[in-house]
Amino acid sequence: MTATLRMTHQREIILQELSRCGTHPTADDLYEHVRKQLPRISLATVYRNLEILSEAGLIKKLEVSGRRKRFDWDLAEHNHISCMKCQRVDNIDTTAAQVDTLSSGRHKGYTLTGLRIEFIGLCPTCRLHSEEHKEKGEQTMGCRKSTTSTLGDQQRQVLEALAQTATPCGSKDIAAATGLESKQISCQITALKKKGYVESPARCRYEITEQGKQILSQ
Amino acid sequence: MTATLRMTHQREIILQELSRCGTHPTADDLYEHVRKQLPRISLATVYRNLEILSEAGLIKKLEVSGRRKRFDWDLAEHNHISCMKCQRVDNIDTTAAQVDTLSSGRHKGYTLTGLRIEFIGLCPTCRLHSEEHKEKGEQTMGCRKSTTSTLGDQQRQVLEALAQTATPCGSKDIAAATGLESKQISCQITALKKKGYVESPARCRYEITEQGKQILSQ
DNA sequence: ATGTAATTGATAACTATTATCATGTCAAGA
DNA sequence: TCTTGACATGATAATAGTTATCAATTACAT
Ligand SMILES: [Mn+2]
Ligand SMILES: [Mn+2]
Ligand SMILES: [Zn+2]
Ligand SMILES: [Zn+2]
Repeated sequence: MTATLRMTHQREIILQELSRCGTHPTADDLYEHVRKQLPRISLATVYRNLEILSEAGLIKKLEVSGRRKRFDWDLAEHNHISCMKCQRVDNIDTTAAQVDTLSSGRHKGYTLTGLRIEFIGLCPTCRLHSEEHKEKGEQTMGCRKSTTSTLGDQQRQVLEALAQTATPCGSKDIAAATGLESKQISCQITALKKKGYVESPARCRYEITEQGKQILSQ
Repeated sequence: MTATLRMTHQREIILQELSRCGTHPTADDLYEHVRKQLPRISLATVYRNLEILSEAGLIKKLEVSGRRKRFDWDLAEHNHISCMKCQRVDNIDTTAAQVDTLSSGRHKGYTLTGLRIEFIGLCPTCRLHSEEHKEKGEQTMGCRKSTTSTLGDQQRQVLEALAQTATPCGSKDIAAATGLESKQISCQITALKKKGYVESPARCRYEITEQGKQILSQ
């Protein structure tokens, strides 16, 4: 534990660059900028100081999702939005009222010390750039799916197909009925069996259970 | 890109263990459980399958803050709370209404595709365990500080001390006035100078600026 | 101006994750 | 049931991001 923090030239430049850039750079981003002024600085020094400075409360360390740490010059309390494509991070305003609505719930006996709200999206730049990549129908991102159910999209499709036919059918039939490219079907069925929504009366034959019909009708 | 997913024994056990454990394990956690049933399984297989299964929509990959990926058997849309001490992750319920309040704001031109709400706290177990560690006054965690201001806590203290005295003072005086253990003070002062709230009329002497007084009175 | 504890740069080490590849296995059709 | 080739596995190397180590240097209170 160090007793006194010294304001070294390196620290000064790091702070300067962080305040200048206006973004939420990673240690590496910052290193690239800082070394223009201090060509002999070590990446370790940048990491070390970002850590120390954030512990001292001079800057803030963001624990946004993703593998890399990011840092913020702005000490005010705020939340962030990040681009799922280019990873850039921007500030968002969340009103006290919004935060209060959230904080008022039950929280499994936890003592709350913080709340992180993080929007995911496509930044304007990336949106334009990706007009050509429209084939990727679905992007599994974050915790949110467009449909609401405890079944996955494909699971629901498979189950619906099974509900249609009276007689137990094979995975090829299901592929035809669902239009799912024969891919993953056996996998989905295994999951559905595990959940008790599907049974296999004979090898490679499947049918929906009562429980399965029930979940479909929700 | 693979055409058919096969339900291998390894996959089956991985799914089984994930559904059983009821937590939000990391690949490594899961590996430890799975290898009790499949002692020869490779960690790479666990990683590989968690990735594949989540892409197939059989399980969900959580991109909660922190460096390690976690996985969730529950496909329903929900958010999480995690313990700042032991890192365990639990589910929380957030109502549609709460989520809507958040989503209705401006978002810097981003196209929204997801929203992550993450509470941070101390789980009941860790709370009990840490009755003895009360010296660490402050835990810089997440994005939230208890005080609201664009100044850090210590910065405000230093600035307040400077506002008190008419004559420029040295860092030792400030240490005495604030009770801050002489630590970090020069660092805080440098930051305050950079922000324009403090000036140095002479070497090692500091005084508050007009701008500094202004920010204090907010 | 001086002594010394804090800091630096270079680099090794570490953690989490992904890629590679030779070998093994599953499942659909004959 | 047997065959066959795409798919999956285990072992291990490689990678990305970050942290630790340590001898040499430097800031700063006095
Ligand atoms: Mn920010
Ligand atoms: Mn969950
Ligand atoms: Zn973008
Ligand atoms: Zn805990």
